[in-house]
Amino acid sequence: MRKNQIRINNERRILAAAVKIFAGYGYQGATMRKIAEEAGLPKANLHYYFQTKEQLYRQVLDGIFKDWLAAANTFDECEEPVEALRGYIETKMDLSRKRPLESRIWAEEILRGAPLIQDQLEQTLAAWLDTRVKRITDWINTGTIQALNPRILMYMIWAVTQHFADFESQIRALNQQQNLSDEQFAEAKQQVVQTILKGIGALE
Amino acid sequence: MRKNQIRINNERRILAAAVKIFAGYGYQGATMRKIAEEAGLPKANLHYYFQTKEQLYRQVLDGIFKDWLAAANTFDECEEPVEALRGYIETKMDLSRKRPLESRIWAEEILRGAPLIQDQLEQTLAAWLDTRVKRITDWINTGTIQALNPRILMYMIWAVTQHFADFESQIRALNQQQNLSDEQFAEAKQQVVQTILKGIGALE
DNA sequence: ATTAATCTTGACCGTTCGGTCAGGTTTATT
DNA sequence: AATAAACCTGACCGAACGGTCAAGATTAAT
Repeated sequence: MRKNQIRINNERRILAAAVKIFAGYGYQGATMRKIAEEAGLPKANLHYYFQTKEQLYRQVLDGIFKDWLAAANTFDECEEPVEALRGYIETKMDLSRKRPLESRIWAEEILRGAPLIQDQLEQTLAAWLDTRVKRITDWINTGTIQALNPRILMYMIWAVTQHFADFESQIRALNQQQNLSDEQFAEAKQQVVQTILKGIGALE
Repeated sequence: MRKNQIRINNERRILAAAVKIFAGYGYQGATMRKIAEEAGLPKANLHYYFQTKEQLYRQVLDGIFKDWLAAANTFDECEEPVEALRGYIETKMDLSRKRPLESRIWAEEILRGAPLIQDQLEQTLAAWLDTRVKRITDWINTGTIQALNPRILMYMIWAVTQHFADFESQIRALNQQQNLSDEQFAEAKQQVVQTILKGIGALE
């Protein structure tokens, strides 16, 4: 058995439980007691691996941000706007579908004014956005897509792709109390891609 | 002075303070003490007008839902899709701009699974959506817009219009730490309308 | 086999939470 | 002027919170 195996294993269990509880109750509504129950460990044990609730929460946010950045790189895989944007939108929607809890934790953090991740937004995310704005500007200059504000386009894409995770309970209430089936979700993904690409003049 | 004037006045003060605090801290993070301070009243006085924190929160949600429904009726003011959707999107974006706190309270409630407003979603909102789906279907059948799933179109509109209020802190971090100016917001509104209308084949 | 390091945990602590209440003050009614 | 109704509030309550700690159990290193 590897060194630190106990630590690695328990940290993973606690983080997984924390994601569930933070997503379900929000940062303030989540309690160390609930997380401990979910993880199947005594509360004091959580404080052995993570000194404070805030530190545990920060590590959850870090993990989410890493996943987000990995998905974001899809944007660069294709030269042409149609394939680059289609790939990016689909990847982001798939991520929302596969990891709705993480999406909701992120959304709540932004909603509360991003008290803990402002630095990451102002630095890493701003830099990421700047380079993509340049690419979109090139597409506009070559006439591949119509003139528009690239930042607003990105905001629209983020809004729509994350909506299906963040507002899942609203969509469920409007869908006969059923979550979207895989088929319904595939249709939504397709329509989102189609509407945005056509909307910016990249199709037809 | 009208009868009940004191009650009317104080209830309004408390509700206004509650909106600020619930929006800034979330339901769990908000405390009756903070709301009382914001309202400039002793905490016990809040419990004289609103028995419990949950009742106060419910009244805040009710007010938000009423505003939302009023704005939603813009959808019916025009026959043609271009003007009906343009008016609806602009009204919703203006509401998000003017009342971002209310938008964030609503978003957080949905994020947490809509524990208190599920009934309203399943009944009032679902009924509202059904009739608008029918209108959009008519537009599709007459060829005024292209074939698509009307519900997904509405989800996209909701996502984008509310995003500018709900994710304000993220947008600010990406805009040199400045909130969008009136000019920038007007540009965003214009581009959102243009992209969606063109994206569904209602323009050109 | 012994020691050192790591891990585990029930019991406990000070603080803050939502909520209550008795008793006083102000306003409205007659 | 007297009475009733409505309003106000400091002091208080039990519960739950995040966090601590000492003492024991387990694992790793020698």
